[in-house]
Order: sequence, then structure tokens, then C-alpha cells
Amino acid sequence: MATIYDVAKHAGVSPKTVSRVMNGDGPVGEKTRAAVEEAMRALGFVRSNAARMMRAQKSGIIGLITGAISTTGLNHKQQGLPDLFIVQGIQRALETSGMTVMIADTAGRQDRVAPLIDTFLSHRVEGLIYVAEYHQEVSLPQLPDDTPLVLANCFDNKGTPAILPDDRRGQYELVRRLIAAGHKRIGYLALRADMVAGQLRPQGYREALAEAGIPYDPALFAHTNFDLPEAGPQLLWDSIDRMLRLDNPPTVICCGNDQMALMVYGILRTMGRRVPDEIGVAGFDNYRVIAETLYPPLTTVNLPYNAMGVRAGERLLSLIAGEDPLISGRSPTQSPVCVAGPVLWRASVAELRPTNILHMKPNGRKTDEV
Amino acid sequence: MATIYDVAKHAGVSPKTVSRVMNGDGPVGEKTRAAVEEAMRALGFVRSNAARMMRAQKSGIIGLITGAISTTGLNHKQQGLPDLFIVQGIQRALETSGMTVMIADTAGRQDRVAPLIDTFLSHRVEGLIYVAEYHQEVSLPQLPDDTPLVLANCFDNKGTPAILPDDRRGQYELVRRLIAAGHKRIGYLALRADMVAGQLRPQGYREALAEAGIPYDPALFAHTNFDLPEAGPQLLWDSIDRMLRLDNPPTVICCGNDQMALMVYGILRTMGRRVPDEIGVAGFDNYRVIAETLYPPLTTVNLPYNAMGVRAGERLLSLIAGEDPLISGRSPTQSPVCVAGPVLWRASVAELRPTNILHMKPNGRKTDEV
DNA sequence: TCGATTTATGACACCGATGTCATGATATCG
DNA sequence: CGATATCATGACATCGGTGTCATAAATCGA
Repeated sequence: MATIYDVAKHAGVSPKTVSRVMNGDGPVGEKTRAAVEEAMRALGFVRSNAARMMRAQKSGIIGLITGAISTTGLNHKQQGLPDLFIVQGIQRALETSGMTVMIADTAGRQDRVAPLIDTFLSHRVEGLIYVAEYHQEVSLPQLPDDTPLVLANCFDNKGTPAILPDDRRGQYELVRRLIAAGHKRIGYLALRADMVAGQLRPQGYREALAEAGIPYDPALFAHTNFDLPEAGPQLLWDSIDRMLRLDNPPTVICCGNDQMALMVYGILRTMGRRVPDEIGVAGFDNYRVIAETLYPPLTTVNLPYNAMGVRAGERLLSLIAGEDPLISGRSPTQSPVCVAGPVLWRASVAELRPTNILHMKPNGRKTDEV
Repeated sequence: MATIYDVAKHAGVSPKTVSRVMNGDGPVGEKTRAAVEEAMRALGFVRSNAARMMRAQKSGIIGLITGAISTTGLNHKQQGLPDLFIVQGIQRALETSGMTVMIADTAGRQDRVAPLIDTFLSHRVEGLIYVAEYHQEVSLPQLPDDTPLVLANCFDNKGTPAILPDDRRGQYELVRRLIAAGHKRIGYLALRADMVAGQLRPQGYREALAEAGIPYDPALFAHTNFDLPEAGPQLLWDSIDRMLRLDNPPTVICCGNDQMALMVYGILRTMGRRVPDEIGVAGFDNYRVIAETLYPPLTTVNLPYNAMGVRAGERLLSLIAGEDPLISGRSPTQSPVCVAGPVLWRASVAELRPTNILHMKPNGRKTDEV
């Protein structure tokens, strides 16, 4: 690979002049510049980042770690991870800053995190972002104080800056919309209670009910471990069966996420119920392969992964620039940023009182969509 | 960040000795080593890759580009991309080699590819892998001859080494398995004909039929653009409806991929058909969120993304080491490597002649699974 | 006990780009 | 016209490891 010296010789100038042409530092004569540019082209010159970074003491690299470091050691087979969208958002936020993003994946192995961080440090990354697969609490090894860190889709107990999805609010908006469509008996099949989303989303559900003056009925609520390898579908079947046998059964069922909704479709139809005529189904996440492909398409809440990524990237940049309010390194209690996504109303839920919608604002929130 | 000089001073030795302790080059006295290691710990020393790589003229970095450079400019909303699994496989293959993987995503924008490659070159990557979202032909800008390139999930017309899924063979094995289960009327809803998988998978289907002496019936075959924003579901409905109205309708329908199968489930059930009692459904890809969550779970072919990634990584390593047979840079016609995956038999297809299976080998192929 | 290895360590140059300072050539102004 | 200011360019040192070579001390065999 050609060096700056090769280019200099080829153009008959000094290396420093070549450097000036590349960086637009000092003034360069017109003819000289042309000669240098021609030489660079002829030699296929690409500047070495190693040398530049060594001199500049700046790497221009952001380290990104994705994968599973759940503090609770659960097995989740979640596939086609949202990570990717957060990562895309991060890249979008960083691409104008001239930073290069270096990504490493732990492939779910805790023990790989520390070595990965070391590798990143050896590349003198200017900042690190850790992206979790799903909203959770994590615990990362200690970093040198001068390397800023941002958590995306997760948080820790040390007050590290974090960007989180607003699960509570999303569910609240969705249920509010269901109520506006005339639904009063609204079932909720929640994710496992030990997952963050299994707590926050039900909170939003209950808030929306309370606001509308609809009493919370425990018979319409269940935590269901639907993705257990074998027993999962049966558990879900039982929960649904119980709700539908009530004297006053639900007219719509909210699912903890889109994947659960997918299974619920199959179960309801195997039971002989028509969606959405006899019973509506709503999901959460806007896992598009599922939500848009389901027949009929699924009403759900968009998890603003891309926007979260953008926020995380911007936050990291401001930390690097030292613009951030946290005075000295880590401040103790930095409240995390919550990003909410809009309700996406599709054909899986019937409008019982269609005229009502006109009195509602479209969907309450503005947010970057995917 | 502490340098090797700081460590040397702290330990009272020369920088070179510190270097020796790190790399185990020359001999180092026991006490000296201890002192150096202590100093490194005390200062939180992490070696600078930039300096090392500058001297060594080796970066130890592999560049990975993911995203969309389809030569045909189609919009595909495929989400939760398989990319990730290929990437994981690549990392698995490379992690023992001490290489660091640097990933960049084009976010679907063609025009970002060239700058990304330049960035990688400026980091003096020792090799590049391009990962496509789905099996397709691509065209990448010319690289310097001394930077090896491997394509994963795609190929070009320049004979660049490529690792591809064996779509034809996978479909062949699946249909063979259906036939063994007693199915004779097998419908096939193919992906768009302009997609590679929309060509190769049907080939496998026809081969399996031919081998079993079952005549190919054009009435049981259709290319369906099911993921068109609006019209898609209707097109699919029509294709299915046409097949089911035949005098001799299919007992099972093969879908071009799992996503299509997901939609087919909904359509069949809306039509009032029970899966799998009245009609079986099979997919392709083993898109696990779909295949395992569908109710009942989907029979499909596992696309061995992880294994493909491993192969791609290994291939690149051998290219870098110069072990590869292609003598001078790119050889003209390097036949691509095809990796096949096993059939995953689940509850979405009924066994019409269950005893028959006993005479079959389990599933013909051994492959790394996810 | 003495030359021949082997072991342990350091001095120094070098990788490639760039910041600093110096120098010579023009251009500008009073 | 002489004194500055500006422009164009180059020499040189530097960033942090590591390869090369030199040197001093320790060990060994006869």
C-alpha cells in the first residue's frame, strides 16, 4: 500500500505538502495541488489511519457491543434481533461526525465482554455503546474514567447514561386507542414478570383503563411464559381459554409482544374464533416481519429502535465533546432517556364504535419511525 | 492512557523489556517480569493498537460490510435480517485467529459502499467480507489486489470467492420428505422469479417430484409477489384459492419462505381450512421467530446462516494466509461454496403414511445448526 | 579456570502522518 | 522603495510499540 512518501516522491514535493493537500491545512499552490492529487490517484493512495491516529492521539472510532449480558441469566431465543435497528440508528447519528463504528458481538457469552472491551480500548475508542437485545438491567465491567459509555435498550445501577424504550407509555397509548374504538373488556397476556417489559407494559395498560374509568379485572390479566420450549403454547391456550369462558369475555386481547400475538392468532383460530370479527388481537414491538405479514396485519406499538439508536449516538457524541452536564466522569444519578413509539393501527382489531375515533388526535406522539 | 514508556519508568526497566513481557518474545527475568506486570496493572495499561500495527504493518482487522447492494434495485422490508447470524458465524471463525472484526452497515444505501470500503482500507484491513441480506447477485467496486474479499449469501460475475446457501438442495430434501410422508399433490408458492431463491428452490421441488415419479403439475405452481405493500395478500389468496378449487387439490403447500408461510396460515384459516388436518404448510429459512412460534410450529428448511458465516470466515483466513489455490489474486472462475441445511419437521404437515418414515434416513444432511 | 554459549537487558531506528518552526518568494502598504 | 504581511513549501521531531543489534552478566563444558 502506497504511503504519503511515495505520493510525495511521485509528485516531486515533500510529504508535508501531501498532508496539506489531504487535510486542507496550510495553503497549497494550484499546480502543486493538481500534481499531488494526480499522484494519489495514480498510486491508489489511501491514508493510514494507524499513523494518523498515533500522531493525533484520536482514533475516531466508536466501539459498539451487542449481545446478551442479562444480569438474570435467562435463555432467550429471540432471533433477528432488534439490535440491528438500534445499531443502524447509532450509525446514522454518527456518520456525519466522521467517526467509524466498530461493532463486536458477544454471541450471548458474558465472558466475552471483558476481552472485547480490552480490544476496543487497545484501539483507543473514543466512546462505547452497549446495546442489549431487550429492555433489561445489565452490569458491565468498570471502564477507564475517560472513556464515555452509553447504554441502549438497557440500564445499570451505576447511573450510566441510558436510552430506553418507553414501554409503559406505548402500552398506555395503545389501550387508550382500543378504548376509543369502543372496547371495554380488554384482556392482557403479559410477558414474564421478571422481564422489564413484563412489568412496564402492564402498568401502561392499567393506567389507560383507570383513566377511562374501566375497572381493572384480574380475570382479564395473566403473565404467560409463552416461549417455553414445549409447554408454552399450552400455557397460552389455557390463559386464553379461561378468559373466553368468562361470562363477560374480552372483545380484544393485548399481547405482551408481537411474537406472542403470532401464537395467539394460531390458537384463537384453532379454537374456531375469527380475528378480528369475533375477537381482536394487539401486539407490541412492531416486529415488522410478523406484524405486517400476519393475516390480517397486526395492530401494535412501534418500538422506536432506530430513534433510540440515534439518541444513543447523539448522547455519546455530546459526552465525547464534553458538552454533557455530568461534570466529572460519571455522575451518580443520571435519569435515563425514554423514547416512545406510536401506535400502529391495523386490521387485527375491529372498530366497535368507528365514529368515535374522529374525536381523537391521530396517535398522540410524534416519533421517528423506522 | 498510559504508554509503554510509563510502564517502563514505573517498573524501572526499558520499554523494550515491557514489550517482551507482553509478547513473550525474548527471555525476561522472573523478578523483572513481575515488576513489569505489576506496573501494567497499577497504571491500567492497554497497548495501543495503532502503534503496534504501524510497526508490524499488519492491522489484525477484518472488515465486514452488511446491507443492501442488490444489483436489481428492489425494495425489501425484510427485517431482523439473517445477516446477524452470518456475522456471528464469521466472528466465531475469526475469534481464534486473533483478528478483530470491524462491521459497517450500509443501511441499504448503495452509495455508502464505496466510502465504507475506503474507511476500511484506511484502517488497513487484512480482508473484507460482504454479507448480503438474501441470496442475490451483487457488484462491488474494485479493490486493491492485495486485499482479499469473500462474499457471503451473494455472488458476483468476477469469480470472487462466495459462500451460498444451497437453496435447491434444501427444497429438494424437504419435498422428498413430504413425499415420504405420503403426500402426492404438493402445491408450491414460489418467491418472485427475479430472486435467486425464487428460481433455485422450485428447481429442487421439481427434482424431488421427478425422482419420485410424480408428474409436475403447473396448476400447483405459482410465483407470488406476496410482500407487495397492498395487493400482496390478495394475490396470495387468489393463488391458494385457485389451487384448492382444483378437482385434485394439494394436500400440502410449500411456501417460498417462512414469512410467506405465516401469511398462508392466516389465509387458509380465514378460508376455514384447518392446518394441518385439512392442509399442510411448509416454509423455508427456519426463520425461528416465525417457524417456532407459529401455531402449530412450521415445518421448514434450516438456512445454515451460522455455518455459512463460519465457512466465509475460514475462507477469508486461508486467503489471507495465502494458502488458497487461487494463484495470483483473483482467479477467473472460482466455483462458489454451497452450504445446505437440514429439513426441520414440525407439526404443520400431517403424516399421511406415518409408517413410511421409518424407511428414511433422518434427514440426509449434517450441518451446524444455529 | 577460561573460552564459549546462553540469558537478560538496553540503545536506537523505524513505521506513516502531521504539528511546529524556518525559509524563501511574492504581494501590499505607507 | 523599504518594511511588513502573506503565501508556498520543506526540514524535523514526534506519537507508541517493536525489530535489530549490542552489551553485560550468568552458566557451562573441558
